[in-house]
Amino acid sequence: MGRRSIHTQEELRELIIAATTSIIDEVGIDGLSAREIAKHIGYSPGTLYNMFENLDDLLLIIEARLLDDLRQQLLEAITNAPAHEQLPLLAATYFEFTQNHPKRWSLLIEHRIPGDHPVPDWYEDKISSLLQPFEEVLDPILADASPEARRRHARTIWAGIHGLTSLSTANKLATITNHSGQVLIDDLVMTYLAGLQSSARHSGRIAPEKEKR
Amino acid sequence: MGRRSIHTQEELRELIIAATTSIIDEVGIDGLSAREIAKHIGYSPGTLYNMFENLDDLLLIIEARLLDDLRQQLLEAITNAPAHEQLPLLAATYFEFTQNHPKRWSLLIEHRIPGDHPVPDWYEDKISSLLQPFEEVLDPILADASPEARRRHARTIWAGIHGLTSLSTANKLATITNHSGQVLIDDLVMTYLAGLQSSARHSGRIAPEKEKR
DNA sequence: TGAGTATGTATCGACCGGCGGCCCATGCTT
DNA sequence: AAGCATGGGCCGCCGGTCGATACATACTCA
Repeated sequence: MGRRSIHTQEELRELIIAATTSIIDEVGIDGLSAREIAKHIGYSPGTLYNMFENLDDLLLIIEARLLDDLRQQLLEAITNAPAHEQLPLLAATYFEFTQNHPKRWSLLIEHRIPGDHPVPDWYEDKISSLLQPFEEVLDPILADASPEARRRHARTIWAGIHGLTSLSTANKLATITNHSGQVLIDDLVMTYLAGLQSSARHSGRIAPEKEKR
Repeated sequence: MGRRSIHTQEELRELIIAATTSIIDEVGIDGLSAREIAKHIGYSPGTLYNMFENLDDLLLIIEARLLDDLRQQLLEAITNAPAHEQLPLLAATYFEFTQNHPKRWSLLIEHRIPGDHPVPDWYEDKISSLLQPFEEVLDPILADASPEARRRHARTIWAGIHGLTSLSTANKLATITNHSGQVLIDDLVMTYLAGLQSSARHSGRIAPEKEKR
């Protein structure tokens, strides 16, 4: 068969990404295969490998877009919100987002690249940039803490929220949290915040070093 | 081929479980296949299916044993420990355990049963029983809180710790926390505890209902 | 009691459909 | 005419199935 030129490379690429995303959203990653994607878009399996190195590469791109979307929604959620509500808003938005795309979120959690190390840098950058909203929101609360402490607290609360949302979408562990994910998220955020403020109060300010333990 | 009777059914079962566990620990779940297991124990692939319904069934059993081991270590960690150190000890033990068995822990997180629901009850019970040490340890701190609040706080802190450890073993998200998992765990536990105590202090006791938000 | 036979079953391994990934002859488009 | 996007067959795997096999055992009978 020869060239079709019905779609440009870029169109074809987007077609593949869209088809793959919809398959994942509908039947989950177990129903996904190169043949299935190809069938959806009316091309042959081989064509996929002209556009993407392999399926992992394709999935990584889908995950990256999901991360972009999430980051966007996090940023939108806190614009024009009162400072003291921003962290709970972030948490709620994070949780809601994962609940809205459970299969794709599970993909993000469960998809592992074969071989042990080679997650591309741009992917890690996207993960890191999820932290940014949390750092921004914590900044006023931790105004006098050391930069290192601020980074640490942002990571902690982010990871905690992330953990709760992951447990909630992974149906294997869900009995623990399924009915009450949002409640637990609130609990985590509020109690952690209270802890931060309590530390600040006790030491006059948050001590730049070793303010805990 | 006929019966060998070199191993009893029970021995064979344990042989399979041991071989599978060692394959996972060494090369991870990607290197695992029925043929590979069979080769390790000197039997044919078909034999596996006399002992286990399928690979998922086998993996679930391995996960269950991992959960049992973890629970055991958690309980040991807090016996004879001063009350105020118990929660940090639990957290540290949890984290250390997952770091000691990273591939098997990843299996636990990432392994999904095909089809959406059918995680067996005994499996969910094992998950639930992980919560028990956390509830025990929180009890003295939350002596005057409602049972519902105590359950909630235990779940929250457990899920947070779980989330942090999972992020740390999943190499895809690791850049965030890899160098400092233990530090973040400490931060989470200490700050959350401070938050709980602060709530208790402010309201005289922890309010039985709606003590937050 | 011991040899010979019948029975049951543990085990094997070929087989099935499907997978990811590869590759290059084909034939359309320019 | 020529270059290249594309199709689709191919390879070596996979998980899982199942009928054939051959061994351990139970039984029979001398």
